[in-house]
Amino acid sequence: MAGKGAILPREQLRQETEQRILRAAEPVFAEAGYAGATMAALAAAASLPKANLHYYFHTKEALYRAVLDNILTVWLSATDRIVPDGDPARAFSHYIRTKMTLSRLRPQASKVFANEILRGAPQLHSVLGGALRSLVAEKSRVIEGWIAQGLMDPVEPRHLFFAIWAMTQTYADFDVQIRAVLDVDRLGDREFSAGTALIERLVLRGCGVRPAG
Amino acid sequence: MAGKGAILPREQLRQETEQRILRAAEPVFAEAGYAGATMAALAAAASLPKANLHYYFHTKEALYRAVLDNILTVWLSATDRIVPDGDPARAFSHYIRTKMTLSRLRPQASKVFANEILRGAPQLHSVLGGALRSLVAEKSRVIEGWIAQGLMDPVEPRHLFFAIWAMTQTYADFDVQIRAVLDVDRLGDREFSAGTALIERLVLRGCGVRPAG
DNA sequence: GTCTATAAAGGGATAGAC
DNA sequence: GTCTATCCCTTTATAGAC
Repeated sequence: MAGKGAILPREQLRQETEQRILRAAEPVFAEAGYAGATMAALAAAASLPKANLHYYFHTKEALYRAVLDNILTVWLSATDRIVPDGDPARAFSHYIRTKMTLSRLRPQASKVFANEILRGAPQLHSVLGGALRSLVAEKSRVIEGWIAQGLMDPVEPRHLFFAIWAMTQTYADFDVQIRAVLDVDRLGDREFSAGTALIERLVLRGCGVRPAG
Repeated sequence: MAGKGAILPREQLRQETEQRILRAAEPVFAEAGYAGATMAALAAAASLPKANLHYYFHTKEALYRAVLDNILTVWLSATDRIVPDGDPARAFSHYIRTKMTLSRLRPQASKVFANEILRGAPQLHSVLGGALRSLVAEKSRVIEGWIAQGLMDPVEPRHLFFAIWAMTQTYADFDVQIRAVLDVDRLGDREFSAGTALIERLVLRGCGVRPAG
């Protein structure tokens, strides 16, 4: 395509086009699911002929995998502040806010992930039983440390993660339902503030989290 | 089909076959989503030739609608105990347990529902903005009454519903993820007890629910 | 009501010119 | 690297015998 501005090395052009396809594919997979997303729709979203998608990603499954991998990196890094010497109240608060921000800024990414898990995680099975399980195990030990120090009530850390994931991601995955019940066209500041406040309250008071001494 | 036992009136036979198809269709739609579920797979699940499905439900969409309607009835009736003169602690406790039991006994139903909402609720849009919104509005007034009576802390009732729905349904919708993290083959008594206990704790302590005087 | 065979449309993937 | 035309398989839906 002429008039693109600076002349790019082939490799860089390839990566740019790949990224453009991946960004365009996310909402398509999010709204239609894997089976419902057609190569024609994916191509239209990226403003390319179908054949070009097959040139960059040999199969539909390969393209889908690439979209998922793109999302996973962001998803797994959200627990950063849950560390042994941290303050539990601040750590949970930060984690909940980070997850809510992700739901707000990248709802399509959350939906793609939700679709994958709903189908039984055919592509992510090994990640769930590998990297994710390890990450949760590590963070659970941190929480158990806080419990042992009397900084919070005794709770099952892993089920606490399930609860936090569910409560925060529902604002992305089930946004249609939330909008319908609240009778608003889109979820804005007001809705996300109210949701975040409630989730923080449930977690902090529910677990009896006390500020670190 | 001969040897079916008692001779049934035509109408009754029709309803029996319809019910058999609906029951068989639920897990297929749950595991594959709407687009991924093929009439061939749905027919095989009901042990019928494809053509018979079209005889009972003219189109795939009509069959899907029937499956959804079947589920909705059960789903909407779960808030029964949230009534003005009830005890908040018992009411929330009962609601959470009912929802967890649904997740345990009818995980496929929950997944079909989740898939529908994820796609933007093309079939259920009017239900969400109609019956569901009304139900939640009514139950929210009950909760606001409890707050006014000082039976619990002030919280946004509708966001509380979103949180409870999310936390309980995740044990059905995202079971693969939960099983992977917990490293178990299936979710049994142990897992559902731990999950229920945590959710009850988060809601009851999180909202400062006090037993009615 | 049940079933086999088939029509009609849509979907993933490729060939081959540019 | 890009694009048009096309192959071939799958899918929904129907026709018509039993």
